[in-house]
Amino acid sequence: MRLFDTYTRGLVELPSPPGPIRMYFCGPTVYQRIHIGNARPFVLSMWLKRWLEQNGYEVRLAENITDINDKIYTAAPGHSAELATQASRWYVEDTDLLGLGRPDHEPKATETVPEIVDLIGKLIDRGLAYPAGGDVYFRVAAFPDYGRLSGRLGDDEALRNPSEEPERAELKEDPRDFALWKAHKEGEDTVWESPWGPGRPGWHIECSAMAEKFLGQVFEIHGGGNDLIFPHHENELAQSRGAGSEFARMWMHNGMLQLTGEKMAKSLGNIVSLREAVQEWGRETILLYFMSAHWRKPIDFSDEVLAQASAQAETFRNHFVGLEAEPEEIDRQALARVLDDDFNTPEALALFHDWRARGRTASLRWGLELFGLGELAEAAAAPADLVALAEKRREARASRDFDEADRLRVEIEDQGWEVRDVADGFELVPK
RNA sequence: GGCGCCGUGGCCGAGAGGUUAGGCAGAGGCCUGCAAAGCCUCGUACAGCGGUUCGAAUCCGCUCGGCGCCUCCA
Repeated sequence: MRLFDTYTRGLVELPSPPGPIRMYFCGPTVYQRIHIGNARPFVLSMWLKRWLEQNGYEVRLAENITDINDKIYTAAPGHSAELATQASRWYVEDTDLLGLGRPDHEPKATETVPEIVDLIGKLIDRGLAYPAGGDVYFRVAAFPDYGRLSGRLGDDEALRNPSEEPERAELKEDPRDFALWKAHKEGEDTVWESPWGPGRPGWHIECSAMAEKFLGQVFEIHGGGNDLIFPHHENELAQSRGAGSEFARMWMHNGMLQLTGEKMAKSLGNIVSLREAVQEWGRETILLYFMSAHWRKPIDFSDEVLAQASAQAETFRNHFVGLEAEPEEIDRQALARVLDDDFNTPEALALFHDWRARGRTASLRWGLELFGLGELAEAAAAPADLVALAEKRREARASRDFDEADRLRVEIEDQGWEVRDVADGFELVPK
């Protein structure tokens, strides 16, 4: 299997099964319900994990929850910890709606502070970081490869990395330097002890610490949205490599969701929460929607596109109505051809349609289940009273009493079911 | 301004030097008491302009347009 790697800007072959494949995906910063854009890397990572496991790989996936961050302090002055705890629960609850299972580890920054402090100490010992005024900064000048991941190597202007708070700028040796540890400030209601005084971790260091804690000093895949390439992942890489880890061997960066032509982002306020989207469209439609575009490309979120995904869900559902399972060899090869080539889910979706049209039902069911769409293959059983009505309708039709038959059809429809006449009787399908 | 990504038929969206992508919508037909579902048929698309080539949507150059990152962001 090969995947596109941001670092080398090309396709990279994965080791053969059983691997292991250790994956780290960047999860959200938790201070409100996540939006569907946040769901894309989650969905991608879970699908990839399921596919790799299906192919005999030993997979370990860690996906962090960042629960220490300026945004959280701002969103809930005086009770940031409660908000972070609550929003972490929302995150798990909302992503559970997708029915794809959970990553193997979902560490939180607040549970990783000792490891973070150790890592910072190591970087200071190696001359790659320095304390200043209660903060600790990474010394970019001491890490020659800085900028390679994001392609900003050797570009002085682009490498300027001004501090998020201007008042910290004078503490830095170099404007490119970034905070590993931030001294406690007035108004921040959570604080941890450290050799450099009370404070809290900077934004990037927690991922370096968590990845090492749960995956080790080297792992195969690091993923996340492509808006994280710089500075977040560039900084993670510098921290971890600087501390002597090999860190990620390849990087997967998914494209952004677009809403009215702009990236969907909390800071832009053009948000649709994952929860709302699932409630409005149903999980199958949301998953098919994600399948419809290659993971690296941007994807629009619009009613029209969702309606198309919904229609596809309906098409698959119809295929299984009244269908008896038939023994048949599952065509794993066909799916492997497209998924092993940079995890091409739109091609996989096209294959599903092909299987449907050719009656490869067992393959189709297997493929749908792999993507968490197994429910599309389950025909719902109608309640007995509706079956009785449908039975009455069949009798009416047999005696050519079509007025009565049509009346019964409306009655059944009023209860949310549709009758379809087939060769040997009828089918009842939820509307 | 710098670093990247991308422009495919009404819409979504793969593909990638010569061969039908697929789906959604639409039109016609088959089936049906009527429907629904299903099936069949119908689109000759690849931003523009040059170039390379026997041949380009696919390679190269330029132009135009869109998007992301460079500041918290999946």
